[in-house]
Amino acid sequence: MSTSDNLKLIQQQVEKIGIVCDKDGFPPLAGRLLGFMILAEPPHKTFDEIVAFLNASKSAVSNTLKFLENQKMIDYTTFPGDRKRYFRLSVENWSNVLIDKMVWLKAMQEQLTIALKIRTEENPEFNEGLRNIIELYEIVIEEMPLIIEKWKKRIIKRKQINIENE
Amino acid sequence: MSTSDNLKLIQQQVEKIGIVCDKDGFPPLAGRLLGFMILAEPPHKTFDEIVAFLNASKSAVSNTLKFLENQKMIDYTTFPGDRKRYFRLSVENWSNVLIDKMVWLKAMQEQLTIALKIRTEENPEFNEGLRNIIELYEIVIEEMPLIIEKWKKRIIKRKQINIENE
DNA sequence: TTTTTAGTTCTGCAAATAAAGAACTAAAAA
DNA sequence: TTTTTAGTTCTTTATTTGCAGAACTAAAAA
Repeated sequence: MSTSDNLKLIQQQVEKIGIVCDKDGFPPLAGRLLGFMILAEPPHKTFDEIVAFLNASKSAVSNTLKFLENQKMIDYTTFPGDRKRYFRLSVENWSNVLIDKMVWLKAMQEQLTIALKIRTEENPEFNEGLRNIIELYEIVIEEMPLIIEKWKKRIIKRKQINIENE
Repeated sequence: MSTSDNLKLIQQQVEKIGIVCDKDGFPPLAGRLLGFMILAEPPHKTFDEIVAFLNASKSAVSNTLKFLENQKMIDYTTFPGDRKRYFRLSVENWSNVLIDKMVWLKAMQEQLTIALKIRTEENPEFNEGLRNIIELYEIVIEEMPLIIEKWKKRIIKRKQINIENE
């Protein structure tokens, strides 16, 4: 496969990732920028490289980078004697993305709990249903950290196997 | 507590739920309409009642109802000899809301998997990190139905206890 | 048959969002 | 000290979204 064929493939995949992100309500450039970072080879890219690939303005890229940093999806490193930032996918801390969603879920759960307290006792079946919804949120909030722990343990295990096989 | 005090409390709580929903990217009216359905007493409300409470136009309410139906957050029942729709929170099927989010997660996981295949072998550590992210998504997609099952069992158990105590 | 009801869809406007390009800033290089 | 670099912030413009009100539709009631 030629280099230009591969570039086309990368561009297509960036667009596809962009579309999936759009469906989750990401701002338009954010999904494509995220896609670029997922496909980036090598994984860290400078501001200018991102601007060039996306064919977007510096301001749009600057704002979108900030957005993705807030989402904890990307971060950057710097090197001594080099003023450039090297952005990359927060590949080592991706679980933070999920944890942030749990923060929202917790906020929602709290407001639902207050709502339930405000309700009268006149519709006990509905109240019971609402209580169940709150409990579903609670279970998810409780279980997600366990799932993440499970995942982290698997990673460590696999890492050790990789080291042994070297 | 007087009826008007309670109305004020309800209105305040509807706004709070609206704000939490806004933060998740809901359209402006959607969060408040959802909030109203959460606090609605009795739980089913007609189109006109919703319009009156929200102080919004019929068109805005119509579109927002459709949006929340798509999200599987509300539904409606009708009664013979009554043309009105009685909307209410989909209190019995709330887990569908989470299941729909898993559909998105699955789509994302698939695109990440394709992305990983496109990548070269030149950055094995990053590839490993990306593989781990994909696995995290897989675990969540796998575990969420189990969490929902666990929750449903708890509900059934509690229901039986309630029946016994009657 | 005409009128009322219960919404939906269309039209136009207002507000919010997104992007480009210019102006700016702070650090490093010349 | 001036210039370049690496971005950020501000300004303007274009696009999108959200909403109100009017026009419309389909069923039921009169």
